[in-house]
Amino acid sequence: MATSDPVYLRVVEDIRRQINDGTLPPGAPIPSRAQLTRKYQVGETAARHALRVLVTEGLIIGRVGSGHYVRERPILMPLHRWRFPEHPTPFAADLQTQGRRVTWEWQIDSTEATPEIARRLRLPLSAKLTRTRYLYRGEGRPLQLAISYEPVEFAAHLDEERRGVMARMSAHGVRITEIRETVHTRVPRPAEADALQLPAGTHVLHVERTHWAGERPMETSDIVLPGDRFRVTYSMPVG
Amino acid sequence: MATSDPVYLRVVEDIRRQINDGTLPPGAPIPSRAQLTRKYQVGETAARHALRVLVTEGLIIGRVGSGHYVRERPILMPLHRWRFPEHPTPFAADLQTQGRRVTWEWQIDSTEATPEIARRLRLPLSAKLTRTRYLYRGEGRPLQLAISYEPVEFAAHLDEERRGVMARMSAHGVRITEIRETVHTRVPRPAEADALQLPAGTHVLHVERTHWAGERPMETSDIVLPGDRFRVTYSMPVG
DNA sequence: CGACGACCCTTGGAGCCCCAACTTTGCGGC
DNA sequence: GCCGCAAAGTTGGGGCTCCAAGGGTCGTCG
Repeated sequence: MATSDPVYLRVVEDIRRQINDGTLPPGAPIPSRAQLTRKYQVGETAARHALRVLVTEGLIIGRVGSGHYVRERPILMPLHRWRFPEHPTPFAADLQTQGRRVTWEWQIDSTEATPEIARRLRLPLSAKLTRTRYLYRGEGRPLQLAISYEPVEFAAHLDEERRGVMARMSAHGVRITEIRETVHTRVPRPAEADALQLPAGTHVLHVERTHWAGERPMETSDIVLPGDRFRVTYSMPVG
Repeated sequence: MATSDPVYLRVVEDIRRQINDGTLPPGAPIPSRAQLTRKYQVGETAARHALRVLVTEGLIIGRVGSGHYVRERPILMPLHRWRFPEHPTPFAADLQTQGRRVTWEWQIDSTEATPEIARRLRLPLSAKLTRTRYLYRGEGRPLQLAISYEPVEFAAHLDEERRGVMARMSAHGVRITEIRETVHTRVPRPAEADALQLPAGTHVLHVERTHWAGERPMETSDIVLPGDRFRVTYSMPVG
């Protein structure tokens, strides 16, 4: 409102308003740098800066040679947890119940515990682990990355039919009694931005999930989701 | 690695590496624009752009007239949920158990249901609601915003001693049986960035919490936390 | 009628410059 | 020894320009 604040903000706020109130629907082109300078009577630097801010906010996307366009408002897919604790891929399972086809790839290898993973699994640094990397896709687009770590001795049945963590562990006489998850948000690492095809400026949701058997952590995984497309939902019965 | 990618990225990656491996500890000054142009043999535009990217990523902070500094790596405060379902302010409660003093302010007023809130509470748009706005502070700094909505008839005891949602409802014969929470991340709204004193480029965690009595939603709240400082933790016993 | 190339426009990288507002520092005077 | 002020350095807003790479369009040629 104040006419004293930066001119590029005037442009940003005007375009943002138009996107929010639907004047500029998803897919609509944003005026080019040259058009903005004329329309708002600002220099090229200000026009360019305004566009960059909007890209960073995830509201618009720039295509070289073509223009800037209002980004598709992603349907925030609810990822119901807790109702599928026995399923190895609750996210995928739930997405399928919503009529979406979800496919996944995974790679299994062996590794040693990093400081962070050792802390989470309460194991020494030299501990041998089986690492499984998952990439989930829906409608051709990557949806979610996950890396799971568990002691090698439990991963025996993994190749044959990908049974869930809990089923696999119970085959070894280990009963999972609790799942703990921590959700936070951060800037994607370059590899993640690449794998998930994230536009610049978007954040990811990072879910840290650990399966516990009593007081012993048995498996832990890092789940990375595009933060602007996903919600993680928890349901907790009371009393 | 490739010498063909933008020069500003070379600067970004070098500084990012130094921050990550501890060469530049929290609080350490980043070379100024003029120094960067000399050190990396780049133009002012590239140096400036590199700094802006690092600010956007939340790694450094710029102070006008002084310089850029490595941001304090915030201790990601774990916010354990589920263990305090009976407490109206589980976040605050948990922070106190970690030896932090947390204070809060709140304002109560009346409002009508917005489309979003009406949907969540399954009420008509004209429904009268009691809205309570909370601002939590710890060590002087704002920590968390929350806005709670509930039908006016349940808010009776709110003034006297701020009993929790569930206790207040049970005084009216309503038994809460389930809490559902949805976590996602987004860019803060201007008012939120202001209230939470968020630096540019940081995201917030948005927790949508609804208290249910059987199949009826009874109360819903929006909880907004600085995404780079907080984790939300869920613990789920497995049957 | 279809394919291909020329031309225009757009983004994104990069360079250089000016200026206001603010911080830090160091020097001179009391 | 201390205070205050001036000078130097720094960020952030803004302006202008050049250029490479790529998208779009239209007209021409085979």
